[in-house]
Amino acid sequence: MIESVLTEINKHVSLSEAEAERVTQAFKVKKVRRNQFLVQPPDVAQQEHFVVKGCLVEYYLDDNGTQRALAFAAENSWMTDLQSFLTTEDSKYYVEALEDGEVLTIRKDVLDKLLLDIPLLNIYFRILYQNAIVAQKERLLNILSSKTDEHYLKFRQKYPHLENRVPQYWIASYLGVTPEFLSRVKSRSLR
Amino acid sequence: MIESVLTEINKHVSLSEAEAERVTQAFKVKKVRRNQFLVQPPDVAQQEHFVVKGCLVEYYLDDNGTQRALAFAAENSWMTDLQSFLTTEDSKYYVEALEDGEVLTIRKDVLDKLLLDIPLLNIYFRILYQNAIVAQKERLLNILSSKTDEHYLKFRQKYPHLENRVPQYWIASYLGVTPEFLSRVKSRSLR
DNA sequence: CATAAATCTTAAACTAAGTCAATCTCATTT
DNA sequence: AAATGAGATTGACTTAGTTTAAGATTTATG
Repeated sequence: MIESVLTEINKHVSLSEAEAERVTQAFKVKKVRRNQFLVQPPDVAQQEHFVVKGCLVEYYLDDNGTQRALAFAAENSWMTDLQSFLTTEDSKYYVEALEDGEVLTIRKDVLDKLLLDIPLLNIYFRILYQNAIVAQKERLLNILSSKTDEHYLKFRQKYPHLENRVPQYWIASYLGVTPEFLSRVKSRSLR
Repeated sequence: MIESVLTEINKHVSLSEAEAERVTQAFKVKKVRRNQFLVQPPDVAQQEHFVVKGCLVEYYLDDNGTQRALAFAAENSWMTDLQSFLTTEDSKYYVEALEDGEVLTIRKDVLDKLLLDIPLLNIYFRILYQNAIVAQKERLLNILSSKTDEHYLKFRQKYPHLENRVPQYWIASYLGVTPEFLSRVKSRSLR
């Protein structure tokens, strides 16, 4: 289980034995249960999470108190409220488990030390963040283009597994529409 | 002028004299004119651009051929079609100058070499990208929250300079509404 | 300076999406 | 098996935003 994060890192950079060992020790395993918060505003996000098993959602509450999904993270993805984690400001975004599962956690001070000791990790995270930026831009584009029907179908294509694992209303929230409207979109799109 | 990128980098990491010199040589100065393309699909984005003076917009054309702004970059910001630049895929996003100005450019092969030679730069770019992710998330949140009136006022607060430098229809595009609707929003918001 | 070109505003008719409330489905508990 | 309750669907109605088109105002150019 703890190796999965090494596998992920080694996709982009080649750590030595000693470095891999060092990384392994920096993480702690954490079991999470459905509906459990991993980050809960206004607490500061203490850890970055790497999902080994399960599925997380990042969201915020709008002025009406409605949950609005910003991102999902399934197996082998990272997630936290990055802003809070980096700056130790109060968090604004919830991170919540949608399924029972297991994550690896690392505290900021530990990660900072790791980044100092293992320069290769800066490369890994630079690449990780690069890819995140590209993905977020794609997401923004999809929302701006805002033909919900296409947007929904694109989402299905891109995350076929999530469609079945995540409640419909979370997907609606992620797409930026109401569950009712998504229901209509579905019924006319899927026939 | 070319020092401005060093100033920017030194906000986050401390380069030695030699490293600074090395960085300086890697960039080329480029004068740009209003309406000039810096990236034009489907050409591959050859360079990353650092704005010394002027203002750039990144946008794409939707199915109707309408321009939709993804981001602006004024002084001391970076901009390119990151996906294309990183992967050498065809670019999808235009980068266009909104004003006459001056940018520093760096080619991908040169940047890659620089990142190998100067490990500190990986830290700089990791931090740069971290901040970009945080900013993009904020932007996504604003679009999802979608009370255009507030969204517009927030934009004015955050980029008071841009309001006056950038045509209204680009701002409308950035906010995800038509220029006509923004005009209405303005007239009722600003009184 | 004059005229053209580009940008901004206003308004009416229309459409996509939201709201609210009732009903339906189906998994879980009793 | 009945009862519960969370989630999904459907229908009637409202609202935010688009479209189109016209006029107003600013900016660029011969």
